Amino acid sequence: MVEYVNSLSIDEQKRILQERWPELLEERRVEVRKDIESLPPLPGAENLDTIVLRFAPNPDFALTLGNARPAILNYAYKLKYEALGKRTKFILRFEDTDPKIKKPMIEPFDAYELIRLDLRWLGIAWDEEHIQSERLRAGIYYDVARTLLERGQAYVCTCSEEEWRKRVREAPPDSRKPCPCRDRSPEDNLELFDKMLSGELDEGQAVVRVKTELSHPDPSVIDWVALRIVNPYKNPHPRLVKLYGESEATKYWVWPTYNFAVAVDDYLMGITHILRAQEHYVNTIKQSYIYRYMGWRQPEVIHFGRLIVEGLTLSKSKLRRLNLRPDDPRLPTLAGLRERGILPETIWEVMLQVGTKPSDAKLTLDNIYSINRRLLEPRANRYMAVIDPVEAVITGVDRDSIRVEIPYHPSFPERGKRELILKTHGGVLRVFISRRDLELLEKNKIVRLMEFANIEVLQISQELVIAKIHSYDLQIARSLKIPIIQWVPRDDNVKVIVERPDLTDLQEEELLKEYGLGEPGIRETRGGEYLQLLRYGFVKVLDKSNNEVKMRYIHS
RNA sequence: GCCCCGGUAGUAUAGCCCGGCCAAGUAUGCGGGCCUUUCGAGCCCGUGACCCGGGUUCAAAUCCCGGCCGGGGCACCA
Repeated sequence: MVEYVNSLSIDEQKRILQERWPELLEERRVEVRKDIESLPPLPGAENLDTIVLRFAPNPDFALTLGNARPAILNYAYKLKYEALGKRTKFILRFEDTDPKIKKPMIEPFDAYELIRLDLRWLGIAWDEEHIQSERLRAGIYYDVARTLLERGQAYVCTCSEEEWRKRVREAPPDSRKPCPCRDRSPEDNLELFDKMLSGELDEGQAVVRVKTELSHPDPSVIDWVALRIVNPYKNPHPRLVKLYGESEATKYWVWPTYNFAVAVDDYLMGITHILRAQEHYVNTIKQSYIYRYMGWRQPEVIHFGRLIVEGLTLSKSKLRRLNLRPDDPRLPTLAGLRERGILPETIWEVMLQVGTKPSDAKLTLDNIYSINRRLLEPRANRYMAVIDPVEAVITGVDRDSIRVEIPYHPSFPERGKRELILKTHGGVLRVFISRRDLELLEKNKIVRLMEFANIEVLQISQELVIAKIHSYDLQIARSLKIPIIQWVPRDDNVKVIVERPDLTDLQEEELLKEYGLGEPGIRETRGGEYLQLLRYGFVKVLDKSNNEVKMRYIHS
């Protein structure tokens, strides 16, 4: 039965579940839907008939847990307004306009593809996809830049970075001297811009600046840079090289900065609402100049706080520097969490719970695990395994062969049972128990071997336990209030290796592993299946070979 | 240093814009009970918060001022 269910795709499983036990799925969906419904309304949404939202990652690495916040929140609002009968659109836009510092990642992993995968895993479906490096080729940013230059709202600045810093950034507000380039005529500016485009000017020799108030209190806002030169021979754009070859990639010398590209694209794509982290606050101010000059209507922007998970680094650049696979189970990337056994629904629940508050949200891994545990528990069948096995010899068994039936999950009797055949030799049965239960045996003297019998401990050492059958009835165990422990037959078991990735210590070269033995039923499990190893924790099955099953520990 | 933004129980949030229905809701955690062949889940009961000070007002979590604390930004990165 389990094998049959597992042989089906997730969608098929869902469909069957839907037909036969709709309440199981319904419950979850209703819960998420309720969370989405209770999201506070977006400002001005009631006056619009179409709500357009976007998620705009830089494809320099796989998505982290931190990126899931804007991705899910923006998408959740799409779903919210869709449910309210509005027309909606959700756009995925790759912001890859920096071939130099935050270079897009194509090798050894294609971050564009990684991100699409992460989003699909989260159940996010986008209506449109755009890539800024492609839009650059289409001349979109250059056109807007020319318009601003023509109107005198932007200018080509040929000052060096140091010059600019001294003149404007470090000067007290009242003695700021505008740079002489500011007064250049539109004709001269356009001519210089063409020189930038053609490669006649090199990196650092010219930038396009947007005119702002010189008195703005934040010096970074003043005449901020909209486009700059990146020498394509020194810093070719990896995506353009891969797709169109060197000769095409080297044509593009001028790249828009984030703020310019975002303002242009948000307008052209008709974005109505932007939910993003508060680190973008100043960017919103910078971008507002473009909207004003171009006479565009500005989208509503909501800034939310940062997501902090105690003990984890969510910074993409830091994670990238570790040189691990993006889906390394120790990484707080979505891919890593997926490998670890964190469910996408868990991520959703966390993000909806955290919401759009402007202050930081500090979570602990335990917070996340408790949600995941709740969602995983009904899906994970239960098996017995003993870590660090110790042999127990049980005497006084009055039968030659014993059949024990164990349900896959007590809450779901329809999943059936598996059986364990125990052979005895002259009234003696040999099993393995977990080393960490020795203490328990010492304290209690009588314990119950789960689903089997109550035993009385006669002798106990680090290597061997000798016990005799006390009784079989569960009711007796109850009335004696003795502990119930898991066990594995000595003559029929499977080797179990459990990887325990530590998310908080990435320095460690080797993954921590635990070794043990599992009941024979574990052989039937499939790679990717979630199990609950009784009194141990939830694990994900990785792969099986011979009589060995590799697993990854998820949480208790 | 300068410029923003915030501060509701252990944690995460609702309420704040538009003051009264808030002796503050929800989730999780914690304590207890029921149920249950692990743990959990479920059900029931309990626990626990408006950063501080002043002001406005008949009335303040909500508006105003000051302080304290926390976060973010200050790139030819995104």
